[in-house]
Amino acid sequence: MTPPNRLGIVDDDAGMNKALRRLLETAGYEVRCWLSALEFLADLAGQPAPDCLIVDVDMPGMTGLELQQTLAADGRTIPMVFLSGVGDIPMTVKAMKAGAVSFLTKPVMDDDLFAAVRAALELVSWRRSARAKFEMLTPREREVFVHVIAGSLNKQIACKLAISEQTVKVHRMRIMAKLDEHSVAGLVRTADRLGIPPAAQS
Amino acid sequence: MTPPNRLGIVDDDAGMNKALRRLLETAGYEVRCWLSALEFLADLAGQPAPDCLIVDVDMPGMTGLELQQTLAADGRTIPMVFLSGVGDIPMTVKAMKAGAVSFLTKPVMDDDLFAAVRAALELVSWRRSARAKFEMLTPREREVFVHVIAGSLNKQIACKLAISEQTVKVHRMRIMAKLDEHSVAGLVRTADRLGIPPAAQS
DNA sequence: CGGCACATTGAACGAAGGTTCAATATACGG
DNA sequence: CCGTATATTGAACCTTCGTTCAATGTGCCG
Repeated sequence: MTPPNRLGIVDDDAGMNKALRRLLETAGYEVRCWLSALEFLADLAGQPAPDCLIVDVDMPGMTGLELQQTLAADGRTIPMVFLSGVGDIPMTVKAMKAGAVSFLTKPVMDDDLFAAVRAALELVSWRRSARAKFEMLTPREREVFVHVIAGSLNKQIACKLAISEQTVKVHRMRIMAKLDEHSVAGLVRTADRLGIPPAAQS
Repeated sequence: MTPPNRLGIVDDDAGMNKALRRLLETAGYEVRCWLSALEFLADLAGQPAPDCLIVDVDMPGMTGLELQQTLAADGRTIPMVFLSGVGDIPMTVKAMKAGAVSFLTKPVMDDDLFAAVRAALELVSWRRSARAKFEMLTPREREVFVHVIAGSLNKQIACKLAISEQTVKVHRMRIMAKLDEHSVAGLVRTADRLGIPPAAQS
């Protein structure tokens, strides 16, 4: 039922690449490798994205941090585990602040890597189910949704969307059903954890 | 109106301590120093806690990270900026995961420190006003509050607290008034950002 | 063209929430 | 002992929300 966990490795060192692949495949993960951030980005279109990325920070062309920023700018939210040969604390701080799952130093201890990957995939599995439910919403339902989690009354939402209050109620009912929630509180927390911003109050 | 921003410095190196104090006092902050984590903790009782801590990680007796964990265990949420002489990435990761504002390496660039302190105080000022409003709630109102942000119905809350539904409504009304909120969505976000956990559904 | 998903609305009812007025009770400090 | 803060409840009323039944309209796909 659950799709297999796809890991992506981005490292310009082919040897490290191969070693990591062997280690993780042995642990039962599906692994795909790239030798640079740009090659990874080129393969992103159309292909199923990995659930978790293991990225070397020091790479020619585009660094791991730049890749992280690029993905974030595109709204991609792939959990990332960074690997670094040289210890650079400012870089570590920057990566962690930007939401990295972990930041490990080479040589990597196997258990550290496994722990980081497990943490990343745990995050992914929660998000996947939440996101899947959210994807079931129709465009109009999503419009209503962002107003609901902003705390607006049905009347206000109806006014904002230029529809009747009754229609809002119908959408609202379907939203609750599709997301399998029973309270506004639940909706708000789900939205926040998915990074869905509430509608502006205006 | 706004109380002055009190900074705390914890560093076993008296010279570094003095240099930081001079730098930050010149910048207009109120600074207090300790030579060890234990001395800081001893002074915590009764005294007004600093708004932000600048802490050396490598100290005898109790390290900066241990201090962070101790404070967290006591429910203290003082934003912390770490300073480190030796670059230790695993330590950096641990500190950042535990909510550190930043992690700087010695010698510290003045601007980096100022930026970190500003970020910490910005966090504090938001939390201070939110916390101040929350402190206005009576014990009973807080009990109701955690159930409200859990998404419970008045009826369920009344049952859980063994009081009438009407009483819950009264508490709820006062909660909204004191916290200056108009929707459950607002309450949920405030509580989450203050780290106040919702009541168990059961 | 005939379904199908989506969006829309009205009517009507019951459930839940919000407000106000009034009253009782307890505990604590001056 | 008296005033204040806190907690509690009932009654009445209105608003908002949730749900159901019924109906209309649009756009797309086979």
